[in-house]
Amino acid sequence: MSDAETPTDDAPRDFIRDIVHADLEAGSVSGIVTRFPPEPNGYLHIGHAKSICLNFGLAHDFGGRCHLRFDDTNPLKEEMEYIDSIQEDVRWLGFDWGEHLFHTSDYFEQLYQWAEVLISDGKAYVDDLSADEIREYRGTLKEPGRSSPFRDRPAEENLDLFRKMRTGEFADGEKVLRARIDMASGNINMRDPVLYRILRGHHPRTGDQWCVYPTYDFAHGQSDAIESITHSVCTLEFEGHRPLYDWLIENLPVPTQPHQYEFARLELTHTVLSKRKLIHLVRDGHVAGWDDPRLPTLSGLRRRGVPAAAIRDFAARIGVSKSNSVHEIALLEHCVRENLNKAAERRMAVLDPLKVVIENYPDCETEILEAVNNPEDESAGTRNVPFSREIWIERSDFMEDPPKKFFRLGPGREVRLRWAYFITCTDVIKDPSGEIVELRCTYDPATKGGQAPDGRKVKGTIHWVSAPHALDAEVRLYDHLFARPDPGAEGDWLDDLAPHSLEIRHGCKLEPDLATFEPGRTLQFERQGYFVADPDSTVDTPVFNRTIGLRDSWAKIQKKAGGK
RNA sequence: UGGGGCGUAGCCAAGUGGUUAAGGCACCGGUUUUUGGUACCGGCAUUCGGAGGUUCGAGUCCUCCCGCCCCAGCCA
Repeated sequence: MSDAETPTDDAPRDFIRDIVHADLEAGSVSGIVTRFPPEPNGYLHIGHAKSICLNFGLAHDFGGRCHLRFDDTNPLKEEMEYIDSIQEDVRWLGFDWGEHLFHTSDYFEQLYQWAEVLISDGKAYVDDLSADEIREYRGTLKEPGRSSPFRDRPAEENLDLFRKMRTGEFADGEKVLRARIDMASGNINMRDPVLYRILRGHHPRTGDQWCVYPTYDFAHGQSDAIESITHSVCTLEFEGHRPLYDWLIENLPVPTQPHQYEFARLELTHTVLSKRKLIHLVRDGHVAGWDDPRLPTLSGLRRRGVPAAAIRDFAARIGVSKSNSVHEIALLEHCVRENLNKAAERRMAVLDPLKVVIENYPDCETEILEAVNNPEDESAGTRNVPFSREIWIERSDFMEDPPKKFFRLGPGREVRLRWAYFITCTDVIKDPSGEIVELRCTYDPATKGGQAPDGRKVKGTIHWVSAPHALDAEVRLYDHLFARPDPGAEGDWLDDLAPHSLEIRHGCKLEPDLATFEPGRTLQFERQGYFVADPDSTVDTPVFNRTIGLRDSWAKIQKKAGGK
């Protein structure tokens, strides 16, 4: 057994890996080959990421390979745009298919030939029944189906008809090719499933070369066999198709014998993962596009600032099983915070500015203070932060009549300005309407850097930005797309869209060096959360997206106090 | 009431008949802290959907029952 096959303590363990391990040990396969087979009819989302991590992870863990295969058997739904975005997303997630990029459409000729084999063997026939009639004849869940009057057509006639289907002698939907299996099967998928249909759509890769297209059932397993896939891993809803998958592999002269295994697809709270619903959100303008940072699409998560490594970690933690389960989005958020805590440099940003004038600080003077970039990573170094007489602080960091548990600024109270000085509030200035417009404070020159030589302690540390040096920015505060964990559980799912999933703040005050942050770079705004520079940024106004807020135990305390 | 699956804590999830039912998230306490962040420590299932049975011994085996999910596209 090679190292790659030896499970280690931190290697993920699940029933699929157990099967692979057993297969390798028993010698039923000599190496493993998996595949990720998306249909290019939409953008990839975090549910696909689970499958990608599983398939590529399996290949990696057991020293095999994983193919990227576009399952492009339906020209009516598939587009080049999706083929491109899918490759970009898989790469971004951190996986590499090397030379192994395939398309089911690469196999159309072979698949067609195998269909003829089935016909010659009397195991498939051309049916003239309409779609509606086929449905009627199929029976129901509790009643067996009935045979089509065309079921016993001689092989020669079927072959002739099928060839004519290919050469375009029939209209769309006029005829189909069906497997001849068992119309009385308890498994409806075995009641003579359709193998080929006539479709005159322009295929993104084969153009107008074909007018007959294989169905998923006829294409998938055979494509697996062509590519020597050993473990064809798919989601639970295909479980009932496995007997058909096996039947086709057994009845066709395919080069290898792949096997299908099924696992539960990912479900997440506070969002939707169905392609239909995601398309609806995009097309109806509920979000700004496929890469809207509120969407669970990989492009949306990327723009939101979620690191690929956090998604991989999430996939590893949720495991792989066969029970339908809904994961709390809090676990994903935990993975994001854990990753970013180590990786993101810190900066100060004031999102809801309140002016503070430090009365005993010399006018027109600017000091350069040193701030640590990341206390979790010494190699991130330090930076210079300008300090002056007028600064901005967060409005929520001041209370005129604070409760005793409030550690921030209040009249007569002293706090530490992060990396700067202790200041004490001496006066509160209000406008005629009574709104606080400015604070007057004094600072203690001896506390430079944030330490008092006399050893006196201060309960709170707040962030700030020097007013004359501040950079004005737009900050987009994102929250869960859906207010309830299970959108649509009661009533229309669209009614559960959270009313404030995006709050845009203008005139936020940032440390000056943030002007040059390239889009996609993540950072932490101290005491607030993780943010990422958005591609909408311009030279004049940088734009930052909130990826996720920091844990906020003060908010929890307040909530508890208020809830009494 | 055809066929196929699944039921272990609030949410996931190990467990493959033999000491006190892993682990993570969430939650609740506490320690540390120049982020009310992080880190660290502690707490959190006398019981595995239910009832019987087999066994010296059952979450694991058997029987029955209950609940949930998937399948009646010429979608994948």
